Amino acid sequence: MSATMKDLAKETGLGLATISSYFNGGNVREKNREKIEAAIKKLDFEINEVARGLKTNHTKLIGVVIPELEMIYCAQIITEVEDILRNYGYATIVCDCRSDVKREEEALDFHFHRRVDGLIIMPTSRSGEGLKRFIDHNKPVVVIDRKLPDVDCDCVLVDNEKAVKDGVSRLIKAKHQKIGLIAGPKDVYTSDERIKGYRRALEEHGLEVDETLISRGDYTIGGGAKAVASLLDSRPDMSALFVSNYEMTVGAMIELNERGVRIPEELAFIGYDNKEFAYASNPRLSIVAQPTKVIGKIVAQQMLERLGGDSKKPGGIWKLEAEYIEGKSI
Amino acid sequence: MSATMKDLAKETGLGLATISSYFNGGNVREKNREKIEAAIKKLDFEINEVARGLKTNHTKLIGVVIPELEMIYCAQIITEVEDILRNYGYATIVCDCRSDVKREEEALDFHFHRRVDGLIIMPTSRSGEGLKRFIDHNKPVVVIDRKLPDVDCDCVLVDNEKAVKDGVSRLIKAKHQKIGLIAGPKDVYTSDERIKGYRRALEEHGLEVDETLISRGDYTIGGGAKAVASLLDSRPDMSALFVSNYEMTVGAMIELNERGVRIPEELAFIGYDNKEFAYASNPRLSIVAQPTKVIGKIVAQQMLERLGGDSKKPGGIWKLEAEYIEGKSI
DNA sequence: CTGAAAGCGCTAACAA
DNA sequence: TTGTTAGCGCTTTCAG
Repeated sequence: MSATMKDLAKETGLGLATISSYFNGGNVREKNREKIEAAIKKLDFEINEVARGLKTNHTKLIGVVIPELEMIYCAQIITEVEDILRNYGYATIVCDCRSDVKREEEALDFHFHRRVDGLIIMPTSRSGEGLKRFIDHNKPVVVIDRKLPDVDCDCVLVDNEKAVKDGVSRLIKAKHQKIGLIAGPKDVYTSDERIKGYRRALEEHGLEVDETLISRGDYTIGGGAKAVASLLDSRPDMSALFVSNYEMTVGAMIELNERGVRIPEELAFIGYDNKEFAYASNPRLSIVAQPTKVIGKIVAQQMLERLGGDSKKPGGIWKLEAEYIEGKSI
Repeated sequence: MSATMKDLAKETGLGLATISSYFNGGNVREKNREKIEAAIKKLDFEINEVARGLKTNHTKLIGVVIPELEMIYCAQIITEVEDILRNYGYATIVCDCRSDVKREEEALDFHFHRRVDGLIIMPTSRSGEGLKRFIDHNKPVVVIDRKLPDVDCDCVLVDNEKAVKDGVSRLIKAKHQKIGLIAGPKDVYTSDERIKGYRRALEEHGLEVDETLISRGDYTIGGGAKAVASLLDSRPDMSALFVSNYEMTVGAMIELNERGVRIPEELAFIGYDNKEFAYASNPRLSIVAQPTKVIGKIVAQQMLERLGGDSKKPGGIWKLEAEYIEGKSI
């Protein structure tokens, strides 16, 4: 099949080590360098990363574990991460654990067996137990969207609380008092944080939190539509609505359109994520958009930095600001 | 670090080969089997796939190349494929080439260097040139959504033409004559096929194709919205609309809602893909839904079968039927 | 059924 | 600078 370094050595008349050092940035005489390059072309040589990996104990593989690839937020981050890592020769193995803790464990097992060089995870489980072995084996771990207790690794977060607080504050400043919240599922970190932000905004403006204005969805389109429906039914006096993730924002828009609720005349609206959707909506939606590209970039860079050697300094925390994008829905 | 087979041999007092054959389904005396298992537990042994790969020339890696991970159609297929392959010990490396031919080539290079055991691709390029080397090296290739000339590999397709033809026929049977089509971009295989289906339906029912009723989008939400807008403006007499991919369906719904076009009273509507969205819409959308799960399943199974040895029989073609899901939009 | 030994393609001392 | 050599952890003959 493919040519090996041995073949290159034979072809050039050089020693094996010279060839190897050519590929590893060592010093090789100009003349020999040329010879080697000619031989590479001639034999169509390509370095065998598997063999190299056996020797160096590196796989150039990065494991990624996410709750749902079908959630655009995940997909966007992955796309960015994969792109960057690939430019540095790392391959990204993505496991979708479907928001299931057991599947998540299996995914971690899988990656561990595979001996990935590093792990990137958007955790479903609340505990960081499964990550310890990676860290114990000195493999960098980068966590997205959650701070895990007792795990010393890099975390890249969005300031969910502030994002929602700011959004809701805008509604308040626009004279809204009865502001509904489509919240996410229980026991999900981002969901909890966002609810905190909602409460915070009201409190800071001296308004009382009315629990009946909070309706929970499950971060899906259908769930969002239902949550909105029930809120519209139970609280027809609501004058503004904040929806706390993208999929539910789509669901909410569908439900509102169906009922013919006019935005912003009858209901002010702030959605979440996905500029493209917001722009395409009519009226253009005001949204809180998480910086997925930046998240992806930081995650990838941090991973690369750790892989490059900085593996022993304590984990850092990046807390990014969400962006508020003004539309015409308030 | 991790224990090796050598360690197991030492621990159990058996030979290296016995250990190896234990892991490879060979015959091992029951007593020794137990001993080995105890040792595995004790030493926390895990087989090193890298070393194994060097020897067997298998990486247990499958390369995947897709145009856009953010397109839900891709994400759904990948999710399914990844899940199945993982159950068989294969890791999936996904490269998003952003519908760019050059990036696609790079992705193929990347996978080839990585020595993936097989390749799954939803091609952007029209040519199958880049796939040949995989096939030459006896690595199975499965192509999704397109038949590539001169490449002998398995193809999993959806009958796009029929899908659209059937959908449009339903509109015709519901007495619509002026049926708009939101088509996809030029030079994209699926897009062309779907347009063919549209023409076919009209022809078969003795209707003339009016080119001004066809508007092109670019398979994105925004593009879909724009295409619909221009069609509504130029052909206010249009009584039904067929949208030929998911993202554009979302865009179309947004535009229609904005304009207050009532479905189905003023405009009958058939969208594409994504049941969840169709259900969540109001009125519930009639859609043509591609069987992403089935596609994923067949792709994965076919890949596994080839990897399992059937690598030399000529490539097969699977042409799947899209499903028509009746809503209340006609 | 089990053990000894060779070697997959590469890296990394160590010598020269 | 370059060549020699010894493995990385595993599979796989080939004997026993």
